[in-house]
Amino acid sequence: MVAYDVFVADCPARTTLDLVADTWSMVAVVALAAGPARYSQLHERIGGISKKMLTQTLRKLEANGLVERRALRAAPPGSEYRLTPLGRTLLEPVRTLSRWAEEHTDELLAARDRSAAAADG
Amino acid sequence: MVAYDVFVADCPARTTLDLVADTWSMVAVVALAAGPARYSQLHERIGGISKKMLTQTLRKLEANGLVERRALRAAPPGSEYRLTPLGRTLLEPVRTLSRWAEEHTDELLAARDRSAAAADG
DNA sequence: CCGGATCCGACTGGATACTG
DNA sequence: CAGTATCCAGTCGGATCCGG
Repeated sequence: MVAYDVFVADCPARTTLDLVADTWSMVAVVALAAGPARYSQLHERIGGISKKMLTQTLRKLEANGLVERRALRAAPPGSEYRLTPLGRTLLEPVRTLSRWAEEHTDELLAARDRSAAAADG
Repeated sequence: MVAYDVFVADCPARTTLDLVADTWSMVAVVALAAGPARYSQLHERIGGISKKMLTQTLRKLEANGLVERRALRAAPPGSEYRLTPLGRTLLEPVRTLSRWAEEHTDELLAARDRSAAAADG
C-alpha cells in the first residue's frame, strides 16, 4: 500500500499535471490573476515568452477551460483573455508553489553554486 | 502596484519555477516522498519515463539540493536516491497541486471534450 | 545485472517574416 | 493588434552500448 499514486502514469494527478507542468502555463495563469488582459499585454508582462508559445499556452489553457478568450470590437480592436472560475481555482496551488520558490531561493542558489563549484573543481 | 511579480523574468519565483516546471521533476519528487529508492525502482514507479530523462531529472534535482544520491556497495550494488530536507519542503506545494488536479479532473476533462467537439464540428 | 552515457531520429521552442 | 508560417537550433526520448 503506497501513500501516493502520482507516479502511476494514467492517474488524474499525472494527467492534469501535464497541463500545468510546463514552462509557461503557470506563469500565464499568474499573469492573468490580476484581471483580464490583452494578448500584447500578456506578451509584455511575461518576460521572455515568444509569441508562438504565448499563443500555444493560451490555446491549451483555453482548451482545458482555464482561460476564456473574447474578441474586442471596440477601438483598439483585439483579443482579451481572462481566467475562468475554474482557472481561478488554480491560483491557490500556484501561489503555494510561488511562495515556496521565494522562501527557498537562497538555499537553491547555494546548492546550485556548490554543484557548479564541484563540477569545476 | 501589482499583486504578483511572477511574470517578471528574473524574479525568484520564475527562476525557481523553471526547476520544477517540467514533465518529470514533480513526479520524481513525489515518487521519492515515501522514502529512499533505487534508480530502477524509480524507473518502474514513474510510468512512462525513459532512463535518460530519469537520470537527467535526478541530476537536476541533485544539483539544486533537492535530492541526494548515494552509492550502494552491498549486493545488489547500485544507487539510492532520497529527498533532502529542502526537497521535502517541496512536498507541500506539490501536494497542493496534486490535490487540485484530483479535485478538478472532471471539469478539466469536460472542458477538453467540449473543445474537441467544437474542433470537430 | 544495475546504472548510466552516447547516438541519432523526432519533436519542441525561438526569431523572424508575413497575413487578416 | 493578433496571430500564423517558416526555418533553425536545442531538447526529448528510445535503442543501444559501456562500466562496475
